[in-house]
Amino acid sequence: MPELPEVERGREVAEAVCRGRRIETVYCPVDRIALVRASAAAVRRALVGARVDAVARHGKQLWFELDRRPWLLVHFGMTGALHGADARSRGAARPPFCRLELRLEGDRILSFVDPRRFGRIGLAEDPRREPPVSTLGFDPLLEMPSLRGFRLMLARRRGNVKALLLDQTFAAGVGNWIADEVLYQARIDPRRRVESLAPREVAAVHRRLAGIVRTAVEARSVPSRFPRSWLFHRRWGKDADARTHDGRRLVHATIAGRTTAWVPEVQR
DNA sequence: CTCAGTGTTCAGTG
DNA sequence: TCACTGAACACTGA
Repeated sequence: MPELPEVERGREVAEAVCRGRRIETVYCPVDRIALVRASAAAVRRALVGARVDAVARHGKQLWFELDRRPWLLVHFGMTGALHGADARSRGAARPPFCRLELRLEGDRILSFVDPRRFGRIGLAEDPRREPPVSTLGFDPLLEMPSLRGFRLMLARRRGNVKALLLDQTFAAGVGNWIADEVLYQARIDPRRRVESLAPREVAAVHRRLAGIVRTAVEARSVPSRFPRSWLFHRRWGKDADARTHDGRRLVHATIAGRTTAWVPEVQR
């Protein structure tokens, strides 16, 4: 479920595998233009022989900082993930749906897998200064604005509150489940409009957004480590008698174009 | 067999 | 310009 915490986990994995090492070989089967924006040859040329100095992230965008340009940019889409492996124990076997594989010094392997191919692999000279990264809003883990700054940002926005939370030019990295979790914990009905929120509701959104993202990242994005009280554990599937941990009924509907779960008894 | 889906983007409408 | 909707993308799994 690649939202900010899952991508941050991917960044950690990538750093652990790659940092300070040179890329020796690259496997990149370009069978779809959409998945790999640059040609496979360009990806190979950019990566083979380059040393990975760091792996950075902003929102759901991840990039590899190399000792030369361009750099590698990765987006996980709906089903993307990064896996580390050791060539000595795994041999040449590739995981299913592998779209990019880097073999590095020290027999390290980093694989990008993406069954549904909504992910994106690209090259960029300076990712932070060019789209898509440059168009993103604040990252709630790296640069959560103050409550005052947050209020000013909201004052310039209109429309559905869930749509705002999903807008990557507002808060980068928030996806469907985080948006629902924030609204549940802030006790706000997802059908509300931003301009209707009372100051204390804005403060609740601010606090919960920061808290949920931090907690999920500290849990290394492992759902069983998320607090039991989270809506997260109950929202999957549209079970007609789904209940929260304390027995309140969940409902599902499409809001802002996405499946949305909420608890009418709690969210007003 | 049908259909929803953790994300993004684009075209079209009001 | 902005807000919003629906479709498209590609594939899995319920």
